[in-house]
Amino acid sequence: MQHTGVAPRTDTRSRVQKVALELFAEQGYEKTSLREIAERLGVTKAALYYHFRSKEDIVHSFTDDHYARLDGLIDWAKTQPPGEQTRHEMLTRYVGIVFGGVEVFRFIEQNRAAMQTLESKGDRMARFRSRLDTMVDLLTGPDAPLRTRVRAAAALISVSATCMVVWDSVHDPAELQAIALELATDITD
Amino acid sequence: MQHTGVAPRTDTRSRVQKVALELFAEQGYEKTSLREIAERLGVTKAALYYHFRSKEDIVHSFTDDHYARLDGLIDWAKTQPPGEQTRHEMLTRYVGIVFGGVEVFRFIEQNRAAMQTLESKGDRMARFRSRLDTMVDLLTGPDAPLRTRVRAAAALISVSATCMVVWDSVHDPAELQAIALELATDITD
DNA sequence: GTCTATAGACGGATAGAC
DNA sequence: GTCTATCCGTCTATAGAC
Repeated sequence: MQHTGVAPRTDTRSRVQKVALELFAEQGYEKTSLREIAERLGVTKAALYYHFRSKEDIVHSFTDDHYARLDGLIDWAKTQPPGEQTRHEMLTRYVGIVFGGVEVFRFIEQNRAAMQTLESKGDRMARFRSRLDTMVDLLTGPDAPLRTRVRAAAALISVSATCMVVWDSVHDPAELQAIALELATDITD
Repeated sequence: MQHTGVAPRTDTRSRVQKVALELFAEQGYEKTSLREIAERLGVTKAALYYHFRSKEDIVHSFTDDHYARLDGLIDWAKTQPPGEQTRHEMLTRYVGIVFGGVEVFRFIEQNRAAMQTLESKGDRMARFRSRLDTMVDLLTGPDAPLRTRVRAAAALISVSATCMVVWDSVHDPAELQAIALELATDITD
C-alpha cells in the first residue's frame, strides 16, 4: 500500500456513510437524526459537519455513484441498434448495477417520497423517475403500446423491488441475481 | 338516502383523510405536518385533534380497511385447495384489491420506511411484510424452491409497484388492471 | 366543532475553543 | 478533526375559551 496524498487520520467519513445508509434504510431518512448517527459512531453531531455540508449531502455521497452508473448504461444503450439482443444486454447490465449496490437501492426503495423531494431541489435534477422512463423508452421504442411499456417498467422495477423483499433470506446472491435476470427477460418478451 | 344515526355537521373528517392521503403520498409522511394539512382545509391544527387522536391515527384510518381486505383474501385462500386455479383466483382478487385502493397503496409504496416503524409500534402488528410472506406461501406452497418463491413475490409486488409508476399517464384504469393481471399470471407460471 | 395560545421536545446547523 | 455550547426553527400535542 502506497501513500495517496495525505492519509486521513481516521476513516470517519466512510464510517458515517455506512451507518447513515443503514439507518436511513431501516428507519427512514427523515426519522433518522444526525444525533443518532453521531451517537452510534461515538462522535458528536458537529463532527459530522466537518465531513459533510448537510444531511442531504450524506445522501448524495452514496447515491451519485449509482446514478452515474445508470447514466452510463443509458448512454451506451442509445448507441446500440434496437432489437432483442440489445434489450437483453441492457437488462443484464441493469441487474448487475442493482446487485452491485443493493444497499443503496434498498435505501431508495424505502424512501421514495423523501427522495423525490430531495431530488427536485437540486439544479442537476437527478431524477430517479426520469431515468426509469428513459430506460423504458430504450427497451420498447418510443411508440410502443401500453402493454409493452408497462411490462418493460415492471421488468426494471421487479429487479430491485423483489430482491429487497427476499434479500435477507437468501444465502447465495449470485443465484438470486440469475433468477432476477431470467425474470426480467421473461417479462419483456 | 336515509338518516344513519346523527349526521355530522360537516364532512371535515373525510376531507382531512383525503388531503392527508394526498400529501403523505406526495411529500412523505414525516415531511407533511399537521399544520400543512390544516391550512389546506382552512382550519387549524387543533381542529384535527378533534377528529383524530394523533397523526398516526390518520394513517390507520385509511390503511386499516385495506389490510382487512388483504386478510380476507388470505383467509379465503387458506380454505382453498392448492393448484393453478386457486393461484389465478388469488391473483385476480389481489389485483382487484390493489386497484380498488390505488391511492392507499401508492401512499404505502412511497413511505415504506415510515410504515415499518409505524406498524412495529402497535400491538396488533399489522405488518405489511408478513402478509406478503403469507401470500407467497399460499401461492407456492411452503417448501417451494427459491426461484418459485421469488417469482411469486415479484408477481405481487409488480402489481402495485408498476401501476404506481405508470398510473398518471394512463387514461383507462380498467385496461391497466387487465394488463397487470396478465403480467402477474405470466410471472407465476 | 373550531378557535387561540402555549407547552415541551427535538430537529439541522453554526461559532469558536482545543 | 473533534469538541462544547448555542441559535433558531418546527413539530406534535394539549388546555381551555367560545
